[in-house]
Amino acid sequence: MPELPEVETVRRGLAPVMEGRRILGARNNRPDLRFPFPEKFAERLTGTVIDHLERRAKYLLAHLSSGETLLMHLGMSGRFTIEAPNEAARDMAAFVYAPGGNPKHDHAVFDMEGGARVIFNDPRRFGFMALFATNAMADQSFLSGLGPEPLGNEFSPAHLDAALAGKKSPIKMALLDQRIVAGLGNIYVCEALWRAGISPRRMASSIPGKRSARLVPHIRDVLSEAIEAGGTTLRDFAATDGALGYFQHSFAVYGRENEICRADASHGPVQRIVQSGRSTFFCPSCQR
DNA sequence: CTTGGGTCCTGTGCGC
DNA sequence: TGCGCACAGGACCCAA
Repeated sequence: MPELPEVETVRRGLAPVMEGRRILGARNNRPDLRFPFPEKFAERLTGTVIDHLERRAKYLLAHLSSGETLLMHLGMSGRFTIEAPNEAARDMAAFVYAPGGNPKHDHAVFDMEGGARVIFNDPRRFGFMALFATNAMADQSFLSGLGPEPLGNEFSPAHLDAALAGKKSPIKMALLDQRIVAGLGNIYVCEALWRAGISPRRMASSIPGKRSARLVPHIRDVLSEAIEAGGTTLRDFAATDGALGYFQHSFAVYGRENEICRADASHGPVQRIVQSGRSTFFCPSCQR
């Protein structure tokens, strides 16, 4: 699920039941996800207060009163669900993703002060968690190499120009590189390139200048709109209580192979190609 | 140094 | 209905 807008949607959903609240109990139900769970996971989390729940790129960062920070990544299939014991907690949970994953993939559980139970479910186990001293956050390899937040001030055409200079890889791959800009994934790269009228195959070094001036605002827009829509939900179905994101209905190209271009029905259909083993969708007429 | 491919893992949907 | 294969929102690791 998770690119920046989905992770941000999850953060907003979790914040009301986690932020400012004590973790009354925590446990992991298996020793590892993509990486082993942190040593003494339960002991280090139980009893501490989540002072602040932050998002950086596709990471969630829970800053704890213990002086540690819990870093969480959803991988490809990770999701959080909230089990709420009462009406008030259910209301707070209204934003959260896709309840009802197979319980055998419930890998971590947090029982929160206030009564909510937060469950991390991840069938593919590409997700992971890490726990480290907050004041050593800058040393974390997960975070230290990340490029700027695409919705922050640091992400500008000038930044993109510098980051893409001399890059021989296709712009599609460069935008997926979290060191260049942090938070884009396969969907939003495809959508942003379509909006900007740039071919995903174009060499990254040909973007600086007018094209990056066009691309930057489109990246911001598509991400902002997706956050506004509650992110994208694919293949995940749940009670239609408004909890699921609906940005997928706004896709211009992603998953639309052979369908007509939304910009101009007279264009050839949307094409799917494979770049570095991943699907790219684009309109060859719009995108040059 | 950059770049591309393989890899981790389970689930789903499709064609036969 | 069953079976096998392709594919899935990420990103690390390593060879070239």
